[in-house]
Amino acid sequence: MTGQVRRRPPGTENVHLKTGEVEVPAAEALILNEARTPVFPLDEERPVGEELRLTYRYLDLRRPSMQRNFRIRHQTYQVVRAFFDQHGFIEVETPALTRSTPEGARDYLVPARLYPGHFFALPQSPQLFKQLLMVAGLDRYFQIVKCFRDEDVRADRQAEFTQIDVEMSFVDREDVLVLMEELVATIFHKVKGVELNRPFPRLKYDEAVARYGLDKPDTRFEMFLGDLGDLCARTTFRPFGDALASGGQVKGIKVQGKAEAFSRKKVDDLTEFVKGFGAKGLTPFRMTAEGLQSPVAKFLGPEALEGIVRRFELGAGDLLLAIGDSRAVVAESLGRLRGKLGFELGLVDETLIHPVWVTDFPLLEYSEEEKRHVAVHHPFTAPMDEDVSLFESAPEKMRAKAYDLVINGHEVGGGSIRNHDRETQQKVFDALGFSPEQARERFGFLLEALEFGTPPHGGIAFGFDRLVMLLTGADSIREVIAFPKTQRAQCLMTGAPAPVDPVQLKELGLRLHVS
RNA sequence: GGGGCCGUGGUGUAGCCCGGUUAACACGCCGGCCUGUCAAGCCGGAGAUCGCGGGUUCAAGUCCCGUCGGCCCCGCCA
Repeated sequence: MTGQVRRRPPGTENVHLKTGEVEVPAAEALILNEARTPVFPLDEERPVGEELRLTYRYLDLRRPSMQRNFRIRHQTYQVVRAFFDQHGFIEVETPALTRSTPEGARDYLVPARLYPGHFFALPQSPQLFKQLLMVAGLDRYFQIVKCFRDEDVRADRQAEFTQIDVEMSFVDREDVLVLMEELVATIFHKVKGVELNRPFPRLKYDEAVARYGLDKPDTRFEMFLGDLGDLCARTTFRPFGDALASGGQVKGIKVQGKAEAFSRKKVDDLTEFVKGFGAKGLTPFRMTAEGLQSPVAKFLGPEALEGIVRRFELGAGDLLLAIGDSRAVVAESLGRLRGKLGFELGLVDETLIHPVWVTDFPLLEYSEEEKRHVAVHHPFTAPMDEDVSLFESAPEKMRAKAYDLVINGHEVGGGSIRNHDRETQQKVFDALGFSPEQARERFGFLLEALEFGTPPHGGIAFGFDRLVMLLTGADSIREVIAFPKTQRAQCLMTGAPAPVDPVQLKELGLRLHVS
């Protein structure tokens, strides 16, 4: 359209339109293309089913909130790249077609035409490549990179997702945390105009689990788990007694002022909730004018009850919800309960951004399924120096030089200082139950590289989509990914994945056995 | 692999729990009026057989079973 912009005549202005005070009389108008009526409204007035949105994603993306999300995503890319550039990092691309690694998530595989029966894997992360870049002397590396994990999807997880991947040489944990804190603060400042309190608080893994029940606590509200195991030491209440006798715990959380409001029914509902995380029950203690009341009061005795009142500083009307079980179940179920109650009771101020570093993770944990130790972070993570002596005696007690950045209960980033000497790396592989042959077969190139004067190094990777999710306030990662997949990892728009032509299979030397 | 919620005109919902005449409402769409239109108003209209399959019943959108799909969660995610 061409024409002269002019003021609308008095009385014809439209206050509903941003441009309602002016108009352009058309001197010339040309239709470039015609448009069908959109299959759903694009003006934000109304929610639209996600299935439809994903099928017509190109229309969905026209909507103002989507346009806004992708502007924010774009700004975030720019801020990240500028930050790393200014701090002497260089961006290096690593292969998308690489080797399948035995540890970790399920790989997406790509058949290799020239080597029938052999496969590439899409990277779960550029972990090994970035370490090798440190060996290569590219001391400060970063990359905004796609990663692929063939695991089931969640609201904050997609089969393919984007990481800000970082690695640095000649650093210790402190160097990484301080600089990455600056990165995150810069992102929130420049993209969202939010000043984050620094330094970010730090929590050791053990503390996080003890106080919040989870290793990714939402620290926006105060509500902590407390231990009442010692107070129940002589209880005849079997669930508590059995838990303690077998090395478990009895812990609880105080729910302020809810002794009355949380009815029997409500507690039953919460019990069902914690059962989902392995707890067998949930025991309420209600603080009334007549003292602490509980179905299990008679199994505890007045002394224990008094101890509980004091320990949890229970005032009239307060409720305490307790669970006795294995340490893992107690932590997980109370931690999840804490999160649920925080939201339901309106304790969470959703405008807050509360980052926290979680450090001192265990290096290894025993996998019942695999009957061996597996890496909590990944097999290249360095143990704490003072724990190295535990390799033979108590490997599960070793702590790692690993750290996570948690924001509002989301694990936004994670990293570690790596093993830069071959001996320690070999010991980790040993502890993981790899035979020397297996280690050489799978990671020979890494072990060999470590023989060429590898500098101490470490790094971190941030979930870019999760960060943008926080920056936009979206409640699903799909809102900040242009063409996301469904929960069943399909693309409703293109119909991927789809069968391929038999000719293609033949070229690849593949035959299907679909059941 | 498992648990839960949802699936009704183009869109979003109501109806389903307590089966029963032409499946309701809003927006959108089409036509007309209004000739300063727009995110205004008035009048009229088209459009769903209720995801799919089976069952129960005289009768099912409504009950039961199965199945497909979307979402949330557990498992899984070094």
